[in-house]
Amino acid sequence: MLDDRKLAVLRAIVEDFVSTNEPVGSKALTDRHNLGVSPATIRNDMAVLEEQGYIAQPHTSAGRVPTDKGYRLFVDRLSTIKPLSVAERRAIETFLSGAYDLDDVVGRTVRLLAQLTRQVAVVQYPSLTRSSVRHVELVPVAEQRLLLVLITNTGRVEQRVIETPAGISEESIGHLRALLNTCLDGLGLGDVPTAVADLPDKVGPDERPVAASVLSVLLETLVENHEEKIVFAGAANLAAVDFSASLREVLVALEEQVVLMRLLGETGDSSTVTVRIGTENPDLGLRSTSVVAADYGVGDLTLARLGVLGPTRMDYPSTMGAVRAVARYVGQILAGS
Amino acid sequence: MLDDRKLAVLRAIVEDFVSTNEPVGSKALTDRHNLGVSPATIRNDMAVLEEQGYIAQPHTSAGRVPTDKGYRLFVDRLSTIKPLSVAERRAIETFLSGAYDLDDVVGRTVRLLAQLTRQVAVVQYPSLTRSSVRHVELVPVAEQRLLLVLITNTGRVEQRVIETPAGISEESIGHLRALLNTCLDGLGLGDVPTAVADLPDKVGPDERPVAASVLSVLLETLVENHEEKIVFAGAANLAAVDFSASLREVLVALEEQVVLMRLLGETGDSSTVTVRIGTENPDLGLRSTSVVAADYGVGDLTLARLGVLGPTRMDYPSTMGAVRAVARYVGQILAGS
DNA sequence: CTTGGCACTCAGGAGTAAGGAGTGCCAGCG
DNA sequence: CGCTGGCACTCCTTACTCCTGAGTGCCAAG
Repeated sequence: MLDDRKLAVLRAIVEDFVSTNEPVGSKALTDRHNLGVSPATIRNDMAVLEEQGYIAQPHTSAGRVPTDKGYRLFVDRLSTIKPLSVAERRAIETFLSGAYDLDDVVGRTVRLLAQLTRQVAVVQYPSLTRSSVRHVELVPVAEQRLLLVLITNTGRVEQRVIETPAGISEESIGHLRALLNTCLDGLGLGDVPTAVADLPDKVGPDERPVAASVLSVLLETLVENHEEKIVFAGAANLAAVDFSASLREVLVALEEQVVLMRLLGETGDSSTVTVRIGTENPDLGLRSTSVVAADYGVGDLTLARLGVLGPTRMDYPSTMGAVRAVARYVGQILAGS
Repeated sequence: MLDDRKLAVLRAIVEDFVSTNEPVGSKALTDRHNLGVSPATIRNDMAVLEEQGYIAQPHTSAGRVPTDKGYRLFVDRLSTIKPLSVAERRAIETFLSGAYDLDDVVGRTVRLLAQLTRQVAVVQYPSLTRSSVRHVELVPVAEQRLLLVLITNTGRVEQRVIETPAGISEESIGHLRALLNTCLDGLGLGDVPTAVADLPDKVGPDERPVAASVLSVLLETLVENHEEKIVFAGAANLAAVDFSASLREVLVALEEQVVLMRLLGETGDSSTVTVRIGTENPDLGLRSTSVVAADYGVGDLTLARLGVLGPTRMDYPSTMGAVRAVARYVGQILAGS
């Protein structure tokens, strides 16, 4: 129902409106894009596009403005993600590779993304809870089965069954338990991985396989036991755009962690950039903002999401390119460290 | 040169302007405050105040508005810090006492202060660097003197001389060194205090006094080895006030940690609330904002500062009351945990 | 299906006028 | 000497009008 030319017209309208922030009329279109037809023809096409809900006029006798539906079509079918320039890639790489731990990576990433897109950047990341180990218990429940119980200072109790490679003596278990408690007692959960790194070396050769299983289960428990944190940067970019009406609401949303979480959305098809446009957002205060987000992680493992938030009137191809690139680089950096 | 009535007039102007955000005229003043004189008299007083630079008119035939100098006089001599209501105090107490570690206290504090003052709250806090222990060395340098060397994974080297209570054998030193390295190796600096808490129990009775000295020096080194962090909240409150012109600049300032640090200023006379008004601020972009700040800490020890940032046209007595109260409660909470 | 022509709509800016808040100054009064 | 009422003056604010120009929808012709 929409022939090629109408799509071209829609694309042109989106591009022009994004760059000028003014309703675009039929004349301007034929001037700036050589569509090969006259303004009158364009007007007919625009009438159709408007009827279908892809564009709208702010008032009679003004040019047309894309609707959310129009942007959606543009993003889905009319645009291709714009890769970053070599210079930009290099800048990202050097900037991120200077970081020395997760917190630092996240901090740099969010600032980088904000600067790159000139919008508000949001980065979500997993963080180990701040509780610490109070006690670790190992209980044999069957010939080749141990129960690992982890008690934290907040009173939380996690239990896991461990399949041991072979039978194991009571003494070995006792020894292992003592060892674990000695080196973990009082430690923040975040430091457990480093603290147990050399533990297999401290046990006898017989106990080593068992120790390994115990540790892997322990570390797994920790990973599942984290909380999501979220940071943002670039709020100043909001003031630049003409956000006037909703600026306050956007700022409010940014300070509500929960809203922010929901905004980034669930992790989608991995390695794809997802876009939420205007009213597609769950939050009412953000009717006129769009969110471009992507997963990031190490290898196959998805850690969390990051993205940017800006006016629906944004340069989607570039923004998507930046988000995708940053997500990839963050993954690489995390993998490398 | 300024008699009591002129001061009263200035006070009334500040109060009215703060609450209405409109230039205040002589008529309005006599109506709302019973100064016992006629508008004409007030006009004479205002002419003097203006000549001295305490107030100004946006344009001829408008009311008067306090200048920075006027606010300064108001803060210094015309107002008293307004204590919080009992309900507010109780709210602060319960809200803060729910926190369970420094990060959490800081997070809650900044949100609390933002809500209480309806302005942007800023909290600075010391944070242990994220480096971890690579090696600890103990070297005897004299009969009753040891050198403690702490090497972090970032390559940083800290050395301290320790006065030992009594002579100590080579073996004891070796033992202590081994013990320290075993229990600290790879640990984040933030976790060192908990990890060494029970160390004195693990050494022989002879070595205990030495161990104690070593530990106290070690912990002291850590304290000096922190970095300052800073967080803010309540940016949405900026949108409420009519900040129009400078909003962008304020947001920019908020995202620059360095600017923010300088803004809070050096720790002043302890337990006092300090106020920076408009152009008294070091930052050019913040010509029309004021900062109300105070130190907080545990007991005599000043940890860092917190404060709020708002338009020069702010309710100083209430804001100062809130800042002072929150600073005190934070201190109490930190002392109690 | 495309195109040029044409009447129509309407936001935005410029110009004008009325209204009103507030001032400064002055002369008189206690 | 300070306070007061009166008065002329300033100038911001608001409302209203008019005009212009961009842009549209429709129509008839190619």
